[in-house]
Amino acid sequence: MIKDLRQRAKKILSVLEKEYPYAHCELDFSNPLQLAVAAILSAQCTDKRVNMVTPALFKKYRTASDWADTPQEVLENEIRSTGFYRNKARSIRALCSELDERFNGEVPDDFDELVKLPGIGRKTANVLMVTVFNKPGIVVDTHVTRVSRRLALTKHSDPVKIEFAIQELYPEKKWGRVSHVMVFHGRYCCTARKPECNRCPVRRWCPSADKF
DNA sequence: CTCCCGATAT
DNA sequence: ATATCAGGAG
Repeated sequence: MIKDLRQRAKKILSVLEKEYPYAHCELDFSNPLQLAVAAILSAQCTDKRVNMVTPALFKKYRTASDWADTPQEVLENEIRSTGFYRNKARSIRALCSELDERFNGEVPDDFDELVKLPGIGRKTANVLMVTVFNKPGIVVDTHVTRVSRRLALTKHSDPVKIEFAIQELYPEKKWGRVSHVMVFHGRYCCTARKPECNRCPVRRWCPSADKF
């Protein structure tokens, strides 16, 4: 049973890696702090929208204290179009304030430290681990949740349980690639509303194919 | 569990 | 009109 699932998971990954060899984080950034901010802004918002607002932000705010010292209302107005702008502005300022106090303005490269920081949960921490620190992590966002459930790689709906379930299916070295290709597949083929099962490269292993 | 929230696709 | 978008905090 479990072995069967692992075999299927392995096939699926192999095909998705060939389908999306260029899969990567689509948030624009040039250092860990910028990615941390972009990832906070990306909650319930498309990367495309985040990438529209970050260039002006990254030009204005260079260091953690630059963010921490800006008035709440100013930052709110600058990020308004990404939604949840009050919470996001609060999170960014609280995060940068703490980075400044405890980490010399740097983003720590340790998962357990990251998730303790304000505004950073498991998803954002894993994005940072995988994308800028080159360390293992399974990023479970809305896409990975949907894709892994449709492919029956897990039957859980709790993102934390999904994260652990996928960790069990693949070797640690693959986790980063798994995260990126699953996000790409969810974004460009296995979409929420109208999944394109007719051109899906892994439909052969998908119990949900054409059931929409 | 609820709340936060604007932009876009359907 | 409604669902959805690289979630996190209380």
